[in-house]
Amino acid sequence: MEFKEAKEKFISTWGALGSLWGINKAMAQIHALLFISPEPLTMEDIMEELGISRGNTSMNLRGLMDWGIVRKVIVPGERKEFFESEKDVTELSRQIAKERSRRELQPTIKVLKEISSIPDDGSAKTKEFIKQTKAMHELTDTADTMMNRIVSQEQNWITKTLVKFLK
Amino acid sequence: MEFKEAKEKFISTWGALGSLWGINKAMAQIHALLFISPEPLTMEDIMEELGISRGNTSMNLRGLMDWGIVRKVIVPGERKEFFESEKDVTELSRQIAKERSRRELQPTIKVLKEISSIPDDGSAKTKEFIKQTKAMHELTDTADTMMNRIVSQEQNWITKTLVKFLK
DNA sequence: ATAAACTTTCAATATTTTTTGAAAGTTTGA
DNA sequence: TCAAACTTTCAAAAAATATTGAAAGTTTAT
Repeated sequence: MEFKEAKEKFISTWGALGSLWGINKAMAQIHALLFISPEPLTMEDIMEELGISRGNTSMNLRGLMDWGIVRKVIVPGERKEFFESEKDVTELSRQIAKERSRRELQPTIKVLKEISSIPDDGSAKTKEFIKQTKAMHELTDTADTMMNRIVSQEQNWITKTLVKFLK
Repeated sequence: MEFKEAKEKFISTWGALGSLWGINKAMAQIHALLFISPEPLTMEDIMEELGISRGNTSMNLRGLMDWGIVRKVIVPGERKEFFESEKDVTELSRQIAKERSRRELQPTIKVLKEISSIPDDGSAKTKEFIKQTKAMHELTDTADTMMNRIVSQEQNWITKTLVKFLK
């Protein structure tokens, strides 16, 4: 396999995997492109490489910046804006974990806490509902906490050891 | 808040969160319904509760069985088929983690390994490509391993301790 | 202040995904 | 063996989502 083929494979694989972390195809592909590019790219570059429209590129770059994993770069003497991806995979996962927690897990946890606190009227239905939603609340809360700890900056020795152990 | 409202909230929240683990709305809602139901339900029950068609119900129940989190139950003396969800949240996450790994992570890891092994022709582009895809391969591989260990059956004391610690 | 160079917005359009429902298929009991 | 009771399949329709492109907006240099 040579470069061009490998590059296309990376971009399409990453695009397809986008759903895994909740972003659309174009967004994931733009990210993939920036992630492997040795230097920042312009909107023009991205449009051309991926064959997508200006509007699409603009909107999805904004989306990536909202996720905190793509930045505008100012190149002195250049009128155009350049973009670059976060290149460090550790920082990348940290950022993604943080955002997913904020956008999806936290709101879900809040709802689960709320609905698992309805009064127990003694019926089988209610009893089961409370039991199951409580369990789900605990699970989600634990998962959220763990995920954030695992990727968190304040990785102390015990965590590091643990990560090594798990691996 | 009373039961009916809480139930609807659970079903719609779970449905919306479906994307988090890669399943569609109807599938997630059917699962939610079964998850809080004290006894197994028929297709008829599900159609009625969620207001969806017979075909849709049938296909999505099949999908949930493929995920290994819903089972057919045979009720003696009944012609209809009944369905029940896995009720234990630990077993539920185990199953989901296992399936996601198999369906999404493993194939991605394979592609990353393959494309990060292209020959280095010395160009900046190729060098960056190899460096970045290698890093991504390692990250994905570690994440996959950790995820599977965390939810794996063979949770020995160190893992348990660790989980407690992280929480 | 103007115009060139560039970016953003958003209504219209295209694409993808989900849902429906009726026909075909299967199982069970008499 | 038949027919009633039930489930599955799948082409067509509907709904949801993503994309386009041109007009409006912004910035910069002179």
